[in-house]
Amino acid sequence: MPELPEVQTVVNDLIAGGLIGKTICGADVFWNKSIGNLTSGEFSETITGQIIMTVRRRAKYIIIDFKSAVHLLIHLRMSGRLIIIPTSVETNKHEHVILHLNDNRDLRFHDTRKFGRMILTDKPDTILGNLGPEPLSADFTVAQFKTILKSKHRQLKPLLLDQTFIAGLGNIYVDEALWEARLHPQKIAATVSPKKAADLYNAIRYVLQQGIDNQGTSLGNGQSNFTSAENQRGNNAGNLKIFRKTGHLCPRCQTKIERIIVGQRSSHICPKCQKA
DNA sequence: TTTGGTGTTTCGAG
DNA sequence: CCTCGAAACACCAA
Repeated sequence: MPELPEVQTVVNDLIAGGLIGKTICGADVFWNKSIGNLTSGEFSETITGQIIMTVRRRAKYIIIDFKSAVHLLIHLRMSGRLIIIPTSVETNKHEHVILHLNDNRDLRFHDTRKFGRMILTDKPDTILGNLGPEPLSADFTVAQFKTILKSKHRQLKPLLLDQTFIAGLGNIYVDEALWEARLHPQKIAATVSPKKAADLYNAIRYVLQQGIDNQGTSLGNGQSNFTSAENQRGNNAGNLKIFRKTGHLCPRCQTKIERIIVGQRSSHICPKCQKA
């Protein structure tokens, strides 16, 4: 669920919530798989006493850098949430890891589907090193995008979802970007013209930035729905043109939107704007 | 009540 | 190198 804009929103909230400079004064682990290969004892022992220096995002990872050589990498996967909340508030059954801060508040990892991970490591590059470029960074250029696109004989949809090709995109923003650029999800990357490659580059940056500007996309009301660290829903759902709009009319040409499966993922297209 | 689908990633087989 | 299917897990809508 959380893609680049949602993860960035969480990071922004954590910083606004005053996490920088706080000390972790204890940890409780209620679901061991949430912390990777460490035991709860190792995790608690290592993280207790750590002072938070920076909070940042890389791809869909939230990274908490401590003043020591230790880093906490957090991946929310499908349903993870991070919330800052007073320690006095009763815990919820979906809160699998709780970090106690030195101001009577907790940073709690809430994850209904338990796919998310908090990885404590002094070698973050073993996880972050294989990720593709950040689509919104200044050094990710349209020329670079054209070059890497040309080298891939893969369908656009699974390629754009591949975090080693480009970082941060998920099902929602890929569908939106492909619609913006009028490209079919099954088109082979290497066959995209330079002009259309530039359109796709601009579309990716546009939909992601719009998502960030609106604090992310929240759909529906379920347990897995996105909420920020301030427990707020995102405001970007109203900007979606195609995602989960099956049967609605394309805002550009009024053709009925269709849902197809590409690379085992549901994809939403306008059959007129996005020719195979 | 049961089934199928869900916004992510990783793994192994072919 | 690429593609596919399955698995990790809980919930929700039909």
